[in-house]
Amino acid sequence: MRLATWNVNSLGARLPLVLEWMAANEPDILCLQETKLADDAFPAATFADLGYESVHHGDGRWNGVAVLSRVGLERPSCGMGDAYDVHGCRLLAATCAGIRVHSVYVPNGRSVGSEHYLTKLDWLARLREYLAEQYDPGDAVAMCGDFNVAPTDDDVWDPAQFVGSTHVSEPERAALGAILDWGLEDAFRRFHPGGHVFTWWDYRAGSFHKGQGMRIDLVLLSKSLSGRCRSVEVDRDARKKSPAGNKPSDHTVVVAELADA
DNA sequence: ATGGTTGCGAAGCAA
Repeated sequence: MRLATWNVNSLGARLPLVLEWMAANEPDILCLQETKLADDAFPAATFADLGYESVHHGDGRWNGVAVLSRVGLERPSCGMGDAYDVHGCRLLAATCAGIRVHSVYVPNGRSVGSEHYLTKLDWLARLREYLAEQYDPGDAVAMCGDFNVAPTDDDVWDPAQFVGSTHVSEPERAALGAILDWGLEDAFRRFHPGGHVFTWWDYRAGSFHKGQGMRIDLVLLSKSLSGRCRSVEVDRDARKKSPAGNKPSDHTVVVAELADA
């Protein structure tokens, strides 16, 4: 079972690359973020032709999340069931092969102390509540997406460059930690304890080729799933211009392999 | 060198 997550920075712009990647990598479940599409523009029929059921939650301009699955897709659910969803289309859940899969797009926060930063902290706190309301830690829960938080200093290329910035602040890391403390594991970490593997690089200043990135795209697994997890890898190649010439997102794909239940 | 790039949408904002 191959479970992948990718912030595509506009599915409208990225669809050729997404299709190219899917054909080469055959994910069973694929979570997308930042589709920037309205629901009626989401190319569900294109994915259906490839054997994927899909569900999308988007407003057409910003944000937008999707779940694609070729192993079943049941009980789709948008948002957190309350007013927090009006902050954007940032959470979408579906049950795929017995796994409650979530595509997550945490607010960016812009700058520490800003109104947007406080909204980000609130959103993360609400996500912690949502987990406790909806699930038991013994359930098979996967939270996949762009968390816009680098869990540790080993997840940024140079901590000195991030002093005072978002994505690394103590309150953001504490809010993510509270989500993990509910009963989720940052599955990547167990396989790559040394860190310095990144999922996002700024488009500007040659950041990708200089290795100047952050790991902010995460696969969080509850205990029953982390026990089945055999690998988590970052597909760095998907951050390059593709063989077919398609331009990349500023994020790349994270792929987890799960053994059968 | 206080820069740089992309997407959306048609100027400037968000990331």
